[in-house]
Amino acid sequence: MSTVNSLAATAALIGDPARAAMLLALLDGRAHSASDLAAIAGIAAPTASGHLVRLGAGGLVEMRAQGRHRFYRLAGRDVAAAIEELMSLSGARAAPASATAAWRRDPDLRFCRTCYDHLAGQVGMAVTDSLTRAGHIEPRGAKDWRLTSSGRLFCEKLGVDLEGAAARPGRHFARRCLDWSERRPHIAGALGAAIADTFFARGWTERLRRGRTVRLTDAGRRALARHFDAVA
Amino acid sequence: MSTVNSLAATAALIGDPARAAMLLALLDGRAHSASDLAAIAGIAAPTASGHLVRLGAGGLVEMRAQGRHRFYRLAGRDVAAAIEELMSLSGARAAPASATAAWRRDPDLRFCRTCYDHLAGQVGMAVTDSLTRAGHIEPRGAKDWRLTSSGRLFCEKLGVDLEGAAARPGRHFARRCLDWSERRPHIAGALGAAIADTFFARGWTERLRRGRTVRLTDAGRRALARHFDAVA
DNA sequence: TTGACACTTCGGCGTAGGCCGAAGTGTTGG
DNA sequence: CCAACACTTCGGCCTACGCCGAAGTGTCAA
Repeated sequence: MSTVNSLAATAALIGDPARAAMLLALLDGRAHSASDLAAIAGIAAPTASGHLVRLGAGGLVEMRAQGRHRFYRLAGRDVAAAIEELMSLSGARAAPASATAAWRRDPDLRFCRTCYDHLAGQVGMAVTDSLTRAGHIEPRGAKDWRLTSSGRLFCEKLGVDLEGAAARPGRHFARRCLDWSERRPHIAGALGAAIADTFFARGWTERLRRGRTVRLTDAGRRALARHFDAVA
Repeated sequence: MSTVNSLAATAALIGDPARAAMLLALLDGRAHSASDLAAIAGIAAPTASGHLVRLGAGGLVEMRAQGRHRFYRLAGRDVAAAIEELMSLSGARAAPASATAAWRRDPDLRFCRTCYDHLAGQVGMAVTDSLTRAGHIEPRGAKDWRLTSSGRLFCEKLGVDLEGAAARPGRHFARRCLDWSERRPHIAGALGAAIADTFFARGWTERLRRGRTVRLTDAGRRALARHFDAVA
């Protein structure tokens, strides 16, 4: 392909409103799921899927499959740089759209939410980080955590139902789950669910009426400080 | 217009092969007539005219009427920078396997060319590398070079018009500009332009009649060896 | 004034590509 | 095992836009 054509092809990839909306969302540097990006762009899932395939073929985004989700993120810093350069041209000086703006769009959701049945967002990450720091869990293999003996003690003291979690047949015990807003793995699987159950049971978190957003109560804030050595 | 739409609109302007060909031709920083650009893009005059109107409306090119001719040129350095940035994306990214094949595509252009008003390609990189090696310039911040005191001496000995360059109001003095074929920053800004002027004034480089390919003369080859400790 | 020329506007043709619903694939949980 | 779910592929509709020929506008030179 000639220089001209490859330039035009790359620019054309950015030149569609739906794809541009996706790329702008990805400018925050995090990985987003395909359905997320579809919602952001305001298009149906099949359309989004097609766009994402083309963006991948053009080398603008990378995909990582995790369970039944597929997470997409920008392929590199240079992609972000090129997009920002284009934005500065387009006069839409308005928003450096990056991290801070995207963050502000939905602060609560990013702060604390459930991912299926376990905690995600900053609170989920704080818990995971704390467990890792204290040596209560360790990465094992590509997709799992290992609960150490100290971790077992810690969970029991906290009131987490380890027996119940271990007894669930066919369910992974402690899974690494990529957190789309934090871009690092948090704790999922039966253990992640049991920990989340404990948070709800002890009144540390409350589900809001709609959606996946979760509110951290004052007691939860104190519990994070006391048990997890984390502030939120 | 929203951020998304203006980004998409600008990118779409570059994303058409005919317009991309015109923009690439205009990267030499010179003004080209409409019929010239039509020939370069390989399209009929009416089609080219339509494209040029749209490029003008998008703020990518400026028009100057002169007699019955109309000359078009890039609207600014930022336009050139954005296009170069996009090229660095599209070049090596889509086809990592065929890097050398891509090199063979336009060997002369990759060897030496102008990027708006400064030298680019291997020769531009050789100059930049030499200045860096000798401690004449250093990176400063994210996008600039700093000319050291030894660099100031070196430029004066070479006959580069430093006062003139420093006096250009509102123009960055020494800018880092991503070289799309070398994929590293070379020297741009007023200093880059002044150095390029010196190369042309001393007969080290010659502009070819069309396009931005630049020929390195035999004197230029010797000058590179003598002053820049570089072979080409 | 007339003709040559550079360029633009207009009108109509043809296709690339964006869009969605329906159906298919792979993973998770019960 | 099956149901739910996230995602993709497929097929067909439809608009946007690139393209050109013809005709219109402005400039130059005799």
